[in-house]
Amino acid sequence: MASPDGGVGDGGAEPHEVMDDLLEMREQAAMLHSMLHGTSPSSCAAAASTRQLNQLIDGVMSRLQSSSLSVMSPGGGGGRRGSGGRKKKGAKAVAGPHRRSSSGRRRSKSPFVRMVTTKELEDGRQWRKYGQKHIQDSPNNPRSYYRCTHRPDQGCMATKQVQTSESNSSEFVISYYGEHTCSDPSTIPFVVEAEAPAADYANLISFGSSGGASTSRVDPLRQSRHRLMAEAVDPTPSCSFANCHSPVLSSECASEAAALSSSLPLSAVVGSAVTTPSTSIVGSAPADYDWPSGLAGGDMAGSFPSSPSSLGFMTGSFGNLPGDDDDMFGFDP
DNA sequence: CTCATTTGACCGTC
DNA sequence: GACGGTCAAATGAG
Repeated sequence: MASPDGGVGDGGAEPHEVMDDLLEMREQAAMLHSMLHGTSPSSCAAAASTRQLNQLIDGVMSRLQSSSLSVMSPGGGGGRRGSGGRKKKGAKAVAGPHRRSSSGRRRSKSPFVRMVTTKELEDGRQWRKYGQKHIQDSPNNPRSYYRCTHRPDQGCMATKQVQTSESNSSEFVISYYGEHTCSDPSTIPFVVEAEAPAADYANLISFGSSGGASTSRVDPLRQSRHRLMAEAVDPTPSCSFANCHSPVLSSECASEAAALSSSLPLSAVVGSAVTTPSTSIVGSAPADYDWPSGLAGGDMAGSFPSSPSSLGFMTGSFGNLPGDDDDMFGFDP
């Protein structure tokens, strides 16, 4: 009754698998701790160490994500529907006006991620509605089906189901399935517009949060170009702690990294690095993961980015960004 | 004209 | 057979 679709498919992991993950995470956290405290702050910039830090953080994050989500998932404790293997049934191949090839359809293979109750339909992502159904459980509240807008072009398989809350008709119960693999321009880091003095902000990257309606939006083309820039700047970061590149901040690197490791999720930690106007890089986790109140399954659910790439970590410098022109890579149509 | 939404049918799973 | 998720033609909005 409470959860629409009590967990689809492979949403839950075996308890011992989760335990293994947690144990491994603990080991990695211990390694992180020893690395951070066993090295002098000035050695933070050592590439080898930072690479290892990166790998450790990635590992911890991915495990945290998979483990916690599988625990959180309503089906995690042992989903009923679709828990077993998929039955193969002969295609019907019924003649009719909308007959389709029998090869195609599969049911919601994306694992259940989370369910939220919110009054805002806007969650910072772009969705396309592809269906609506009246559901047996709540005939008065049809369920709407959305998929990521970037499914055709980027193959993002994230979907969500929206249903009006039975208890409160002004609220929506939104179930998310699958992780976003797309680079949604509305949720990726974008470069601060150059309306500020170029000398001060030319190298400043802000991991902007779309956050919903309150945020002023850049036009899609511009966002897209910014995304391309962001990806081009550092497709494979060699150092997660962006300010390690700043000599001014190098002494703070260890403490900040310690804060980072002790306060996962990562949101807002790196954002405190704005202390140098010339080369610092500032960021925070994408705001679409800062879920509104009413988050089902506890507070932790909304804190984890969908993928390491969406953490908002950036490093490096733009160097000589050409002032008020953001076409540093020449993406002009 | 293009693109997003609506809506009925199809199809997989129980 | 019921149910629910997805497809795709039809429709509407910009």
